[in-house]
Amino acid sequence: MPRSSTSNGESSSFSQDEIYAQIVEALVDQRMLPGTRLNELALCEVFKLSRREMEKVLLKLSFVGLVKLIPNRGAFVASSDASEARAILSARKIVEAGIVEAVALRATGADFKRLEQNIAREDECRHAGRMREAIKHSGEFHILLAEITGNFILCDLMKQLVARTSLVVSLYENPNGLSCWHGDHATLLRHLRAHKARPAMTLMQRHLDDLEESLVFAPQQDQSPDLRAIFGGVGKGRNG
Amino acid sequence: MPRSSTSNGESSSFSQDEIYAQIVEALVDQRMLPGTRLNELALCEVFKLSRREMEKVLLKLSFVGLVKLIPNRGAFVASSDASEARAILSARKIVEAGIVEAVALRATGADFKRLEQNIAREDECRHAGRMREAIKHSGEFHILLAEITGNFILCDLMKQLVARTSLVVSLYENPNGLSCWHGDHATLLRHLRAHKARPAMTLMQRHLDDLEESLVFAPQQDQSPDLRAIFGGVGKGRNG
DNA sequence: TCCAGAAAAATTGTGCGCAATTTGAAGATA
DNA sequence: TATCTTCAAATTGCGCACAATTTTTCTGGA
Repeated sequence: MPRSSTSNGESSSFSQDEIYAQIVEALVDQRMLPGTRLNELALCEVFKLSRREMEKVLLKLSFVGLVKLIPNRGAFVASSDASEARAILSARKIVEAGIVEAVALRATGADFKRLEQNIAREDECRHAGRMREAIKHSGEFHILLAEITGNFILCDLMKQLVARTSLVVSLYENPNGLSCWHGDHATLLRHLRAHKARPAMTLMQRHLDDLEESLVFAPQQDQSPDLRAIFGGVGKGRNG
Repeated sequence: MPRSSTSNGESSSFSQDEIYAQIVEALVDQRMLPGTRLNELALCEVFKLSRREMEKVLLKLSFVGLVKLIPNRGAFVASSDASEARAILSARKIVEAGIVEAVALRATGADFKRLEQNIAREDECRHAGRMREAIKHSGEFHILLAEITGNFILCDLMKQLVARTSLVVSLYENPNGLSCWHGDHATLLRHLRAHKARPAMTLMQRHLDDLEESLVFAPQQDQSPDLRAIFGGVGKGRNG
C-alpha cells in the first residue's frame, strides 16, 4: 500500500514538500494576506493530508518565519512588525551584496542567459498588465542570483527572505507609490556581465534601500489581525 | 494539570527549546560526532519528553541541517560531504563579510567590550589547556558579531552555520594541523574599533579561508557512517 | 439595545497503540 | 568457515480518540 494515502484511494496526494511549496507560493502571490488564519482541518481537507503531516508542514513554515504558530489558537500567516520587516530587508542587504559580488566574479554565459530570460518574462508580464506575475518574477530574479552562486544554503536562505519580503510588502507598501524601480535588474545584469562587482553591489544595496523606503510603517493594524478585522464587521448577518 | 508532564510527576521537564539547545551544544562540543545515531526513545528517556515532542525537536534540528532524518531509520548527526562542507564555509564568508562591515560601521563601546571579554575567555581556556572550551568560545565570537548587528535573522543564521561548521571540522580537520590562527579575533577587534571596515572584512575572509584550507577532504569515511564504522571493527567480540 | 455569564461548538494538543520497516541474530547449506 | 535464508526484536511512522483550550452562540437581566 502506498504510504501517503488518506483512507480514500483516489486522492491527488501531494507530498509534504509539494504542499509546503504550494502554500509558500500562495503567500508570495499574496493570495493569503498576513494575519490570515490557516485552519488545520481545512488545509487537511484541501490537500488530502492527515493532520499529523499537515502539522509538520506548518512547523516548517513557522521555522522559516512565514507562519506564526500560536499555542491553542493555530497557525497564522506571519505579520511582521516594523522592526522585523526592517530586519528582513537588512539581512537581505548584507547577504545579497555578497551574492552579487560572487556572481559578478564567477558567473558564466549560461547564467547571464537565465537572468536575461527572467527579466524578459517580468517585462512581458508588466506590459501585459499582469502585475502580480511580474512581481513574482521580480522576486525570482533574486533567488536566481543565489542559485548561480551554486550555494544551496544561500539559495534556501534567499527563498525564505524573498517570501518574507513579499509578506512585508503586502503589509506596508505605499498604496500611492508605483513601485517602479523595474529597470534595476537589467542594469544589474549589465554590471554582472562586465564583472563590475562593486557597482553591482552598490546597485543592489540601493535597490533594496528603495524598496525599504517605499514602505510606510504607520501603525495600520494590530499584531495579529483576524479575518474579521481584515474583512471588516460586515460578516455578522447571514442574510443577503 | 501542567501541560508538559510525562506521566510521572517529578520529571526535570525541560522545554522543547531547552532540549534543542542542549542537543546543539552537545553537537558543537563534539560530544556526538557526525553519523551518530540519535535513538528517539533513548532521547525521550534522557530528557523526559514524549516521543511526539522529541519528534518536533528532531525536526527542527533537521531543518537547520544539524541532523539528518532518514525514513524508517531515524535521526543521525549530520555528516556533510566535502561539497556541503564547502558550501557552509562559503556561505559564512559571504554572510560574515557583511556582518563584519556592519559591525565596523555601527558598533559601540559596549559591543567592543563584549568581544574583548570573549577573546579573554578564549585565551584563558587555551592557556589552561581546555581546548574544547576554547573552541566553543571561538565559535561564540562569530555569533557575538551577528548579535551586535542587532539583526535576529543573521543571528539565527550564524548560530546554525557555526554549529554546522563545528560538525564539519570534527569530520575533516587535519590531525596534524594545530589550528592556530587564534590571534585573528584580536586583530579583527582592533580593526573594528578603528572602524576599518575593509581590512576587517578581508581579515574575516582570510580567517575562514584558513579554516577551510586546514581541512582535509580525503575520502575517509562513508556518507552515513554508523557507530560501528566510527568505533572500528573491534566491537564484535565481547570479551576483553 | 446592550452587556455579562453560561452553555455549546469548533479547534488545537497529545498520548496510545498498532502497522510497517529495519536491524540483529540464529540456523541451514555447501 | 562463509554466505544466504529465516525469524525475532527493536525502532520508526502514523491514525485515532480524547483532553484542553478557544471561539461562538445562546440566554437573562439591566
